[in-house]
Amino acid sequence: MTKGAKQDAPRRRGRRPGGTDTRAALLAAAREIFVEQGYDGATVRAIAARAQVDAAMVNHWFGGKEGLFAEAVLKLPFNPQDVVERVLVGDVDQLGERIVRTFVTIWDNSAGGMFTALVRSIAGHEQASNALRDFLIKHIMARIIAKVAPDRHEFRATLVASQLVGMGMVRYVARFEPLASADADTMVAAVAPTLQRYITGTIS
Amino acid sequence: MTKGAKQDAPRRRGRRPGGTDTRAALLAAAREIFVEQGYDGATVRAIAARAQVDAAMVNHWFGGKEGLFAEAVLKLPFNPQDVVERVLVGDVDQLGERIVRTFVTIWDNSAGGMFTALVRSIAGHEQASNALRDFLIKHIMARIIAKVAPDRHEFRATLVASQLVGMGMVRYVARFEPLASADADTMVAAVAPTLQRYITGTIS
DNA sequence: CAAGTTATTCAACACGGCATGAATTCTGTG
DNA sequence: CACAGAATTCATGCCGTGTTGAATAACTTG
Repeated sequence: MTKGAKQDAPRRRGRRPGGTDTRAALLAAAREIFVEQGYDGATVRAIAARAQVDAAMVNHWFGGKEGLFAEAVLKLPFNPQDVVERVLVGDVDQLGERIVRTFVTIWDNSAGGMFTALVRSIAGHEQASNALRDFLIKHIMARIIAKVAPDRHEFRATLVASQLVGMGMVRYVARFEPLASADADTMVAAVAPTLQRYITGTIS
Repeated sequence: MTKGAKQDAPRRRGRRPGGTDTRAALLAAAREIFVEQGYDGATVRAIAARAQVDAAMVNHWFGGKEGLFAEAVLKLPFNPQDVVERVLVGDVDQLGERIVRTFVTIWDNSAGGMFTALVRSIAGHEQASNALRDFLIKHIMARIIAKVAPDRHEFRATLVASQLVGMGMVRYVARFEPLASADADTMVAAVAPTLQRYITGTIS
């Protein structure tokens, strides 16, 4: 007890032996902590600690906190074009369904953190808000809606975005139950008709 | 140029003459800055500066930054019970319509800032997320839905909350156009049917 | 008008943030 | 195997944060 095990031995100085990938470790740790704390709340020290590495490595590998955020959060973990194409395949009447399922699936797995990190960083990081808009509106919704919606494309796109963002907020950021734990099928059944109407239905 | 006009003269020390309401000035400034920056981003010094007052007054009047936040942002600017009663008057088939109009109206006027401040503070302030949930779900939606929804009250409540939160995010926080500038009637026409379905419609 | 209370400012503190540069250890190439 | 370069840690610098206590000025009460 008094001296503790050798678990947190003061790390040796200088280059580490073996092919340790510090850069990747930092990226992983950064994603976790930016998700939990947002840009302002996350400290370089905390990220480095979780990666079991000195804080100075953030500067060495990414040029600073800013660069780490850009690389870990702002960079998309998948190609938007793929999502668009994948969603567009099939009957237009079931577009809402495919969109909900796609987003719930993607966000439930890897990319949900990116959404949370962006929202939690909106206050302190200028680009966060822009990144969210570019991602949802520009890269995804605009392309889908331009092909199938009858009119008022921009308004329809922001309507769809509003329901998607709301779903993300409630499900991943604020975690209101029981929606936060509802399975994909339940979410699709509930939300798909909304999106379908926003895209192809009458909105006035 | 060199010495500047007497505009930012070093304020005199000691109590100010006249019935100046420093407390109110701080509250007003705090609302502005918490809305713009969130809890973490807002600094006591910046708030005091906007109120044209020394930073120490925050401690004097509110016991600290925390107390100021509680008083300026967490305290509701209206009585939830009133909103519930006002919304419930009328045909159940137009509930969605009244809800959208009520929220857009309230938020477009005074309380939109509170929503933005809460969202921007979710990362750094524990209570922010709870406040949002208590406000939307507990105080508002639960009471409405318990009286008119056929089943699955909690799930329906969170669904409604998701669309309202999404609308707030897109309209007030992230400001996606053209939704951000759409007038109340347009929003009602677009969003009311969604809420109506979440409340009384079939969601599975 | 004297004394006490309240409001206000100023200066300073203690803390924690990010970034930097020197010192140290490993890897790779000839 | 020597040596250049890259990776890593440590110590430190500098800045901005919220909070505190003393000093000063105005108001309030007798």
